[in-house]
Amino acid sequence: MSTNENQLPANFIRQIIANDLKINKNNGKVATRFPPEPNGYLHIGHAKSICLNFGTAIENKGTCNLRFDDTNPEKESVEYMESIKRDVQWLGFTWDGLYHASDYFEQLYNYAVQLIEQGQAYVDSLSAEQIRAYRGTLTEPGKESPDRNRPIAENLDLFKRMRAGEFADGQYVLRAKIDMASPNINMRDPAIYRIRRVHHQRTGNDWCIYPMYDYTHCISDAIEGITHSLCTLEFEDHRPLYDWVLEQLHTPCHPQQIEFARLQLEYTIVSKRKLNQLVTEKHVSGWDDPRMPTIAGLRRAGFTPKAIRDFCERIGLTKQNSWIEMGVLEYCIREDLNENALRAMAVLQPLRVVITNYPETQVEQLDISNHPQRHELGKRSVPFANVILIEQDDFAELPPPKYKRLVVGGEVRLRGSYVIRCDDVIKDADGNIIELHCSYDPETLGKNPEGRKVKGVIHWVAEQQSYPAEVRLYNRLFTVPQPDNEDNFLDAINPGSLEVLTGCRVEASLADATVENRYQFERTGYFCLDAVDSGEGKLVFNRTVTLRDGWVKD
RNA sequence: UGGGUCGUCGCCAAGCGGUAAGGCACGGGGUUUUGAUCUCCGCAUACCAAGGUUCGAAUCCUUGCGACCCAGCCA
Repeated sequence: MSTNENQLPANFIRQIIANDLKINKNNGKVATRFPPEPNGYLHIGHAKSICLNFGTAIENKGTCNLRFDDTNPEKESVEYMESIKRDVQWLGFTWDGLYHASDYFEQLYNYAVQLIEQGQAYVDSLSAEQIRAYRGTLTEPGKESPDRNRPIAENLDLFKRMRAGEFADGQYVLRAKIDMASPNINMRDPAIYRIRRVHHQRTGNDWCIYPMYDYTHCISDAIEGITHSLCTLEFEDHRPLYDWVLEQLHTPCHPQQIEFARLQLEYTIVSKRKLNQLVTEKHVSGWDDPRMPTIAGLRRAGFTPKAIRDFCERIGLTKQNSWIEMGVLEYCIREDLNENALRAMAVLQPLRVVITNYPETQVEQLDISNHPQRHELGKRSVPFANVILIEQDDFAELPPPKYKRLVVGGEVRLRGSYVIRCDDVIKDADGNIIELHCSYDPETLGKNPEGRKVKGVIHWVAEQQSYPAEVRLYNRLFTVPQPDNEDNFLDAINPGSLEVLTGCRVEASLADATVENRYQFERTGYFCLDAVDSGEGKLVFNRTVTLRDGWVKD
């Protein structure tokens, strides 16, 4: 990874850090953290945060922790934690420390006791509904709870008994005592502990009270010695609370919270709740469905970590809410795959072609380059015989203007092979084309014919020497750029987001395809072997992205 | 006058008082045994608007306008 700072694009966080370094703030240390809640799979929006946090650490020779914000056990699970670790590593990052907010439950509790002792937190018996009513509105100040001035000793006793499990869920809550009239609603005595008898995936039944985000996050950051706590814009209003907690507690360090705009990608969604709904209601096959914007989905679709990292750098980092066009992501994956994917031929919708002047029993092995520019990637052997398969689209009886492919009486180059001419179209009783009769020019292997130009080049496979495969063509999951803005985002699901092609034939070399390799099926797109449904003798390929199509059809 | 944040090309985004970088997209030319790649060229007299300060303003000031976030015992 490049660490040449002069080459990296400027952004406001890089500027803040550069300035901090200049004045030797934090003794020149940079420590970040990526703090997901393990309540779902990571998605492309998390990738932005991951690249930011780990990237910032790498650029500044600092550290970056992975910390699970596991303070709400109701929605969290070990499966999610495992998937998050897997995805972060797959993206190419290594955490310095692996922590959980739950590691700090005891310290958090002690800090809460300190807050109570300082008269800055109290146990409230108001119900959730009452607290809401007392909170006031955006334009009206709130009212103080009758319990707000409960004596410290009583608060201490009650809080201890909350922990001990003497009260029912929801009976009491611990609140920070700040300002019920604050124009910032987050400062109107926010709840910092609630009673919840839920089994926690790590602490089991040790606790029946759980600390809340605003109280937990800042302290966790401080405990880990985080210098720059990077989070998304919706937490801007929480920063005063973040700072308030650390100031009251006199923590040894006070991290700086900096907010940036979250990623919004057109034609998809990154709301965890909605992603979850797509999975639960089976609109997709799972969290790793290749149409999902999850890291797992992108991986299964054939995206590379490098392309995703590149994408995250290209989209920039600001405080402006913005929508990134899908074209940017597609550009990034094409750039990587064009450079690195092995070329191969696969016929997705076959049309039989009999080469009438080619010996019926002959099979020729043609050596074809694995990459048109990078010859060091070697060649593979592709069998050629008298019956081949071409793409149905590559033949037209009534060609559109500027058509460069096969027409009756016309010639076309078979990629890496001979030039053929179409002599006859064979149809069935209903008039459907069932095969073509062509003749080949033996003088055109590896060289152009004399006296005429053959414009078109099409891909092909030998019928007998090819392998059957299933090919899954994925398209955008939604029909509108901002499905989140629809009344019901499910109505915007693209019914054609998955096309399964079962009669495909792939060239012989693809029988050895691996999940790790990426392939360009020439002229059709980039593909990878499906990691889940491929098996012994069964080839299933996923289309990662199409090739750019510069053919301007009239 | 509830608080907070943000307005620079179709989409991102540099710019930090000295006269509008870059990328994606798009349009056009060239090369090409992938209508791919590669390559060359084009693409904001203008920075939400209106005033003001200044020799000079996207950058500073004022006033508007627009967008987003906040009233979980979620994160």
